[in-house]
Amino acid sequence: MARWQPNAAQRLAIAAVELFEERGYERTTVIEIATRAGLTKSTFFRHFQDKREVLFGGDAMSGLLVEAIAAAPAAATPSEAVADGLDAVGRKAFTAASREFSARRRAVIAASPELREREALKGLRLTAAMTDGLTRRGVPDLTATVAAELGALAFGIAYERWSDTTNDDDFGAVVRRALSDVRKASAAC
Amino acid sequence: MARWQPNAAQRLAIAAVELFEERGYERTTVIEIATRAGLTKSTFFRHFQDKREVLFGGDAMSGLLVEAIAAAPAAATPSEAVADGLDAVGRKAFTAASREFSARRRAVIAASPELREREALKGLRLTAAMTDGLTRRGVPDLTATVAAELGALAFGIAYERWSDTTNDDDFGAVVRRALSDVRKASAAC
DNA sequence: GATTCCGATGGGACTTGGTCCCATCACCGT
DNA sequence: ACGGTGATGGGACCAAGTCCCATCGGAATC
Repeated sequence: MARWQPNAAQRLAIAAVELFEERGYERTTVIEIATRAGLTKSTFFRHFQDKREVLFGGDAMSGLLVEAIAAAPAAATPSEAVADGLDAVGRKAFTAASREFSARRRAVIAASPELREREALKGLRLTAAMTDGLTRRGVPDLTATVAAELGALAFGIAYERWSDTTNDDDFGAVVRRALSDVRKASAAC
Repeated sequence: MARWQPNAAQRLAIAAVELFEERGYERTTVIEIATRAGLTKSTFFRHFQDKREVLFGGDAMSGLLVEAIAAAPAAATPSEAVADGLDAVGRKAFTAASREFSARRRAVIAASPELREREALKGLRLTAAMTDGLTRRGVPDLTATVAAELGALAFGIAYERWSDTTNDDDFGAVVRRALSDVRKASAAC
């Protein structure tokens, strides 16, 4: 059969997005996803912890984010370090080639409460990673937490803007603009 | 049997916390929770949408929060309106009598990834409600979003501080202090 | 070229969360 | 005594997720 074809995880993710678009998340079965990818339920759960996780690439971003923030120039403010970190993540994960898939993925997530819940958890992980990176720079705890929270907000805004447009801005440029907008708004509270 | 005893939902919640403390969330079955409360699985799911929800009181807070923020004095800044809203929520939901249960609940949630995920979703709901309330005051979208995000952060900090201490500060006082701390930290980003 | 080893896959049994439908019970008013 | 109403019990059923073992393909080895 289709055994031993490469990129099983990616094939499963694509099949999942297609099926979620067609029938919705809840009306789609793991077995159906696996079948469309030429695989079985067993193999699905070998690649993903659960049904939701097929749309979330694990937590590979967290480590990169921590390192990039910790490694930002010593003179950088917390916000600048966060921007550097998100930029680094963008270079690794949000390339021009993945833009269209990102938009479809976002629409599918928005349509399912269960997937939004998982996305909220990923947001917490992202915030925790940024807080961690900032703390390693010697930033006081509460300041780090707030900077990370604003960074996560900017990231969400940037991801939305970036995946929904077709101009040539790369993710780094978009996220820096979003972070700047967020900081201006925070001064107006 | 135990049919027709009052407060079925509360009995289920108490039984759930006890069992989660004893065996952990994952090693506890819905049937076990229902049995300890003198009820059955059917009744459990009649009171709660799913197993996680037994520790989260629905979304009663959201409506109250929106109204309280929208109804804050016209001269209030976004942050002040958020403080008023959270204060109102505290008066309704976080009384001295519920403090000890809140601390136990918090510990149980912290120990379970699945419960933390649900808590993250509740945080989103909280943020959305605050954003909604602020928007009704005519606050610009992005400013409202940022103020709500900082408010949610302050709420989390306040809930932690409030449920872990035994002094006589009510939730309103704690949350106003937390919000003030958060705003100071945001100026240092 | 046959053998051996290994990682990825298939498949089925099993538990639990969650849904659905209907029977049953207690209380309340008439 | 009677029937109505709302909450409960109970069982069938489906899908998510776990577990274990058989199986297959490819690559290294002889």
